[in-house]
Amino acid sequence: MIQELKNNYGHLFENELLEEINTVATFKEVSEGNELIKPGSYIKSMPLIISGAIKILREDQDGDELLLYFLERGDTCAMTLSCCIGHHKSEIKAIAETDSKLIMIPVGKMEEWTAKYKSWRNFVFESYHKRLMEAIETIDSIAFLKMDERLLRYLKDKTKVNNENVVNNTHQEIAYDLHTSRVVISRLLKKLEVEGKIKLNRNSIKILSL
Amino acid sequence: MIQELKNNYGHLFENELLEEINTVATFKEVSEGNELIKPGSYIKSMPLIISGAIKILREDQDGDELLLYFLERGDTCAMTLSCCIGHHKSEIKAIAETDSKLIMIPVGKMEEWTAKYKSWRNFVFESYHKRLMEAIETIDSIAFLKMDERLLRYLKDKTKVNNENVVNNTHQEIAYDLHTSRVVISRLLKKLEVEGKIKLNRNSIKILSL
DNA sequence: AAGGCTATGTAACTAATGTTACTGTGATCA
DNA sequence: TGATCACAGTAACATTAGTTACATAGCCTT
Repeated sequence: MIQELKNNYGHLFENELLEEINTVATFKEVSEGNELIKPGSYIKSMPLIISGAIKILREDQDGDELLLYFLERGDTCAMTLSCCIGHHKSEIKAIAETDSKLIMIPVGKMEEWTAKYKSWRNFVFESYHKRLMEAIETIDSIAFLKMDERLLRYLKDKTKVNNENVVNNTHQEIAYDLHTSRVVISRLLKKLEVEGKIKLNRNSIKILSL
Repeated sequence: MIQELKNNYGHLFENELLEEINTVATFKEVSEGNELIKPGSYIKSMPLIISGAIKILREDQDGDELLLYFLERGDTCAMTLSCCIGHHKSEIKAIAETDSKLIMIPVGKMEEWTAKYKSWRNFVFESYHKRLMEAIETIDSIAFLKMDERLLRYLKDKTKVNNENVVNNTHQEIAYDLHTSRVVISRLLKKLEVEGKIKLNRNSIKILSL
């Protein structure tokens, strides 16, 4: 594990901290579609993402969903951070977007490291900053954009996160992420196809130019 | 200033830290409507709110606005925190909602205190958590609620923040905060009046029951 | 190859929100 | 006191998004 750690977090953390992480953390692999965090659950360890991508969703009381953002290599989950520290329940849902490798750090160590390592503090603060900014970008996109623009942005994010120019999702799945209906998504995707920006297939969307 | 500090933050910080704050911080009073933070500006000090309320807005490139949340007594601005620490530009706009009293802490001290005082670390983390949750509540309300429900929630927030059951705003001002048009707000407010929940007057709205 | 299942396409309609344009009304001030 | 101005009321219409309903197409299983 230490090698994975050094490759992905070596530029952030000093050796001493890397060693400590190596001692107490556990390695975890998850497959696409696995639910990592349920809303309302308590969280006992914090993930550092080594590879893959994690989708973070908000769910309302009716079970309606909305995609908040993706976590990628080098990221951690700010919600988990604050849940751990403040002993709050999780307010979000996390699902593996692709097969992913994670390093899980037990809650107890975090407080200790925050006092001890400047690099850890910076990492934690930077993570919070990034998540807050992502949340605000999500707000921007819901508040200021129309559904067709949101869909475009969604497709762009997907290709970036999955690192390929094909989005392997059904229209229904996209509709859940954007909190709208399947018919609306089909309609808008068809429009994008007519404009020559994408090519529609069953269960997948090929991105031509966005 | 030390007395104000003790009254409002005494339960959070140990005496030594309160003394330090007292030494380096400056006291600031702002009047309703004052702009505290412009989007795109750099920030050199962090506010602790003693009294009053600060309105935090997001602005898009066209100058369209959206209310994110209010800061009140005991709060600090998480955006400012992360701007200070990460030396990012401000991504938000802050306006005094009411006449307010603030204690301004120079950026330099924050990093130092984070290493030195557990209570300060907890305060900073808790602030981040609260802001992230507020951002997510804003997302909930834009994504899952219709305009009439958002308006109701807005009126409730206003009465809470201003601590009175009259909202002293024009329909246009409310429309800006919710990022919609004046006509839409007038329409919905009229509906609420017909339902007996509010009483409309020029420049003010009396809340009867929400 | 037939049947069944899931995904997609599309029309027709409803609902919500946004826009334009005009009217009325209360406050202020020369 | 009457001219002006900002605010609010409202009708009529446009646009966007959500809903219902049904047709068709691709894929898998037997």
